[in-house]
Amino acid sequence: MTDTRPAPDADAGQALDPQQLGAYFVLMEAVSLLQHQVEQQLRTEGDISYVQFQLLARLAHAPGHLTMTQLADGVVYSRSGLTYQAGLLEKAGLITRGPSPDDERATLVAITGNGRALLDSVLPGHIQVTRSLLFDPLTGDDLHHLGDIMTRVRDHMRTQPPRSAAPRKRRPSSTQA
Amino acid sequence: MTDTRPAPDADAGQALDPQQLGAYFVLMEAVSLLQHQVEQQLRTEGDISYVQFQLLARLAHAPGHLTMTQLADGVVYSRSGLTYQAGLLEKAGLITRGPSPDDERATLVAITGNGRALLDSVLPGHIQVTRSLLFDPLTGDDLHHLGDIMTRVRDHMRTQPPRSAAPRKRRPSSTQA
DNA sequence: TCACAGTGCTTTGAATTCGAACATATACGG
DNA sequence: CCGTATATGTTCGAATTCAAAGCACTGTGA
Repeated sequence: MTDTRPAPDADAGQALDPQQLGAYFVLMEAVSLLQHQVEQQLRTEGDISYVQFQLLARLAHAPGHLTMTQLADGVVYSRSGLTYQAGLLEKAGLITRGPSPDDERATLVAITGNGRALLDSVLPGHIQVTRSLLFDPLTGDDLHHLGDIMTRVRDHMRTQPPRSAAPRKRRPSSTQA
Repeated sequence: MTDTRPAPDADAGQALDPQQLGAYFVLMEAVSLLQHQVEQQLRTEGDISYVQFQLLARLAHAPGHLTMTQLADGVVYSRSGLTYQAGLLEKAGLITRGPSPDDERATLVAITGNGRALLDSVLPGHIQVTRSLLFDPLTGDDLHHLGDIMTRVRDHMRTQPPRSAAPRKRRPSSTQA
């Protein structure tokens, strides 16, 4: 990688290079296409949405229980939307919700055995779809670079804005961890 | 609590590398974050949604008129959803809809002067947001690679079945119910 | 202890989205 | 020229999403 990083900016605030705009638009378009296809597969094979899949996956990889806010934040989701989805998942027996022993207002969420089973049942198909659509036309080098790039972008954005509970406080400082 | 793990081996040995899964997840997460922020800016400065911005941008760059299907397909959108949005945009005086001289069932869409004006008014802010969130942490090399990678992915997916009019022609006969 | 601000989650209401069904228009085969 | 199948766009109903308002709990200072 030649360090072509331009000094901050020549003219911050004005037109972008065609290269920049093109990269941005094609990024959004490709992800949109991919997400639609993935949603199809998940709905067909497991009767769940992509959001529900993300929630289950996150819970499956979590050490123990998670609070609603932690879960919403991890999935890039509004808290009210999460309440709705958690209601559906609980009714379907895929997760459990219960009070926290430490904090009476918090709700702790965990995945159930059925939830894990469903996740395991859709995962192979999910992997197959992403493989054939995303990984197929890419080399290992591409993938490494893609992961590296998007990780930097993600980390950069995570430092900037508040997420799920936006206009409630000026700065979410130490949100604990 | 109790681990009722149903043997993780499941059926197949086509698990993805952690690198692949990581690249995939971080890609979706970063784009999701970016889209949320972009939507905020567009709503604040121009009172339009990201979808509406995409529609206007596409129409602005189109040579002449576009049909509804062409527009929906370009933006990765369902046709019924496009009908709804086109109604809003037309009512706001940002686009026009009219019949096609060649094909009586087609509807031709074009952007108006007001539409172009609105687009021009939100574009600087839009560019500024994407610059500060997406381009800032990337080098020119990164950007080139990103555009190249996503273009290949997009083209690969575009060769597969289309989006907006999926299950409409495929089974040529019998049981339609 | 009480008042008050801050945090966690849910409820509510409006907007948006999609798929299926519908109404027309076009293309094709007999 | 009919009859069937295909293409375009819209309407309809259901599901999902978000922001704002509301309720419940926590922690701090007086």
